[in-house]
Amino acid sequence: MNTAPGIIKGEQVLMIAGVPMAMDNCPVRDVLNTVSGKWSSLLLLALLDGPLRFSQLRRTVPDISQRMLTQTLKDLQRDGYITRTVYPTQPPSVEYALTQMGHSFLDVFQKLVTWSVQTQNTILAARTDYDKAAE
Amino acid sequence: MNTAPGIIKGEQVLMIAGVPMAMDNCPVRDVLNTVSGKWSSLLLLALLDGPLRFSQLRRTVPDISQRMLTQTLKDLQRDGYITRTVYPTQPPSVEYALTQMGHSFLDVFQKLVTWSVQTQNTILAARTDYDKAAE
DNA sequence: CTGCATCCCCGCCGATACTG
DNA sequence: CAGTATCGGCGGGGATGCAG
Repeated sequence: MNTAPGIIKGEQVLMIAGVPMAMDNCPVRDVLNTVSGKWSSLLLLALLDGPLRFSQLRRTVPDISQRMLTQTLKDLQRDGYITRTVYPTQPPSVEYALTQMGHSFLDVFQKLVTWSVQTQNTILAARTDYDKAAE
Repeated sequence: MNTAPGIIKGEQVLMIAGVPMAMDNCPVRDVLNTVSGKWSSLLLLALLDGPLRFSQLRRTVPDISQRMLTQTLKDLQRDGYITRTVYPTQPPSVEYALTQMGHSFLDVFQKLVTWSVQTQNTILAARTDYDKAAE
């Protein structure tokens, strides 16, 4: 029985507000884990206008380190957000591109971006209010 | 000039695909920082059906520790997602509730939840494919 | 050009004990 | 009931150097 609104306990799954939220097998946690990293969303947005090569991505996101660029791209590829194509040139060139899934993710993600931009001032105000109230 | 699609460099702001993405003053990074924590989204969803008290939240999200419940609620309050109301009963009771901003966030967030649920199988398949290809 | 390997720091988070 | 304080592990991410 429910001791609080929206919860189902005593089963394998933890549901909150109709959403599966158990630590394992929680779709949105899975997405957030890979996408909320420091660089993931930037790289996906950078690919919105078309495929880019490794060095082009480096220039597009200037502050990323080589290490994190490699690793983040690998994570995004592993989960199906992007593809990785090697061209056997000399020296080799590697092209990264959004998959259809990557595009559909950005459709949703950009709604969050828009909300964030519109709400930024509200958040900043709340934050300074809170800090001021705490002296 | 743009050395790659969607970037504007040499200014104070880094824009990618029309979105401000500098490390400082990036709205969506700000939102992701507070919301992508292990417990934030669960607590916000738990409050969707109405205000809850501290102990009720604890029961709704069984695995959360006292420490993280306190801290996460504080972070969410600081940024304006929720309110905290103390009732001078004996012993004291404290009620947490979504703000209007919290509700509007959940409207957007639930789109991401829906996408995640619909895409879960695609992601899992991509992941096993990738791991299998890597032997 | 496109990576991989190593070292290291720091912040998130869990466990536990204590307070008004 | 609703917190606070302290300790410690673990993992994300930066810096640097090496390799195909």
